[in-house]
Amino acid sequence: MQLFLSMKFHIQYTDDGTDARAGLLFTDHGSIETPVFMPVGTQGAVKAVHFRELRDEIGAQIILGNTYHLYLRPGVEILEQAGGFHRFSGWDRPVLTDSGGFQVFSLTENRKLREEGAEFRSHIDGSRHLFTPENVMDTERSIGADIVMAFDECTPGDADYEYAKRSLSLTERWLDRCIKRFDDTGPKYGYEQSLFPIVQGCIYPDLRWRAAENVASKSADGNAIGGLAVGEPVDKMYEMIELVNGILPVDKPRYLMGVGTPINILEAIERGVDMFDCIMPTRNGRNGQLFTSNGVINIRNKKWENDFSPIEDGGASPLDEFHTRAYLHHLFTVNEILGLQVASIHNLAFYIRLVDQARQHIIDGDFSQWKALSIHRLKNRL
RNA sequence: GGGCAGAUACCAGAGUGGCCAAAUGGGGCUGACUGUAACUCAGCUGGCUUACGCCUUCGGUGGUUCGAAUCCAUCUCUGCCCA
Repeated sequence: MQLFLSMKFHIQYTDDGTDARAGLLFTDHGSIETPVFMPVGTQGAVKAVHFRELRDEIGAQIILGNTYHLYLRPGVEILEQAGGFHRFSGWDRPVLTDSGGFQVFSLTENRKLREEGAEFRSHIDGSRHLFTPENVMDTERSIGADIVMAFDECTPGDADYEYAKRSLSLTERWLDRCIKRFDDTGPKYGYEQSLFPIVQGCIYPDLRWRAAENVASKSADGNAIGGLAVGEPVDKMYEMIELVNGILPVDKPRYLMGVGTPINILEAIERGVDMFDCIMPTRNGRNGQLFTSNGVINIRNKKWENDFSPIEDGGASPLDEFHTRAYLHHLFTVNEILGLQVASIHNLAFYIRLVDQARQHIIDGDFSQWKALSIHRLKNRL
């Protein structure tokens, strides 16, 4: 079973000493420079950040949506009436939808897995819903993302071998059903969509190997690595990325799902990953953690109350110079919504610039040196 | 001047003889957060660097009792009501 090709990916530069590369990914909603960080907009919104800021100030090239959440609300019917997610939301750049595979993992108390699919109890009203590879593909067609993810089981990082093996087999059977349904249907809104399969296999090399081989055989427009940063040791994660990327096609974009910390991302870029998403910049931002090139800041800490320096000197966001740390500390102390906005914008801008800098240094040919220096700084706690 | 109610940790507020260093909120301090059920969650919040240990606390003072935040006396202060 193979996918019909639609999306193009050009590798522009490769790093000499490492597997890092800079590329260009083309979609009908515009091209994407890789490596790329994709802000997460689970329910059709990147929490606390307006699309205008996201596009014009932060420079996001593509955002995520989530099939499970959008299926529950607003629901497929509304999305179709609107003419798809882009029109519904007003976000006119590329979109990627996660399939709900992560919810199979995170809503573990509210779901039952079986061959046919995953039965969920809605976290909103407790109602029962069955997600199958087929209906998830249909829903992703209705949402209309440029890139849609296969429906998988995101295996927990501490799963034992037998569980991981069974889980992987299920994901593989589901993948074939996803591909069939995706190929049997077409886009609903006149632009192309690409389906990315996902490599699972937990931290077991032979399973990851097998999974990567299987995924590679599908000749998809791009391939994803899932089931990492879900409780396994970080060294295992890097090991798995290396192993899997050694098998996935070189000339297709590689997407490491849900990762991660700034350091995780640099390590993964070095190992040949092109695409990232993570809720960290937004969620941690809302919880008062700021990422800066010189380490993390907990802006709620008392020590910032009279620090009138900018949020980050030469920071990625225009807000960094506009507001002081003391002011942002104050906003968090008095629980003003603006604090969540400023922190989220700062963190997203930081992430996106970090990945963009990585791209630039790959192009300039000094990625490794820059990476080593950056990681050294990122480890600080301010 | 008289009557009634009250005074508990940073604030509010439980507790009315031992299980009380004292519930619960709030506030404060610190930490966590990785394909978002998250403006959430966890710990600490009298002192002794740690403690199932010791010390000092429940307006002040003095009593009763083996034992008092809790009972008695008295003083101070606060609120409400009557003159």
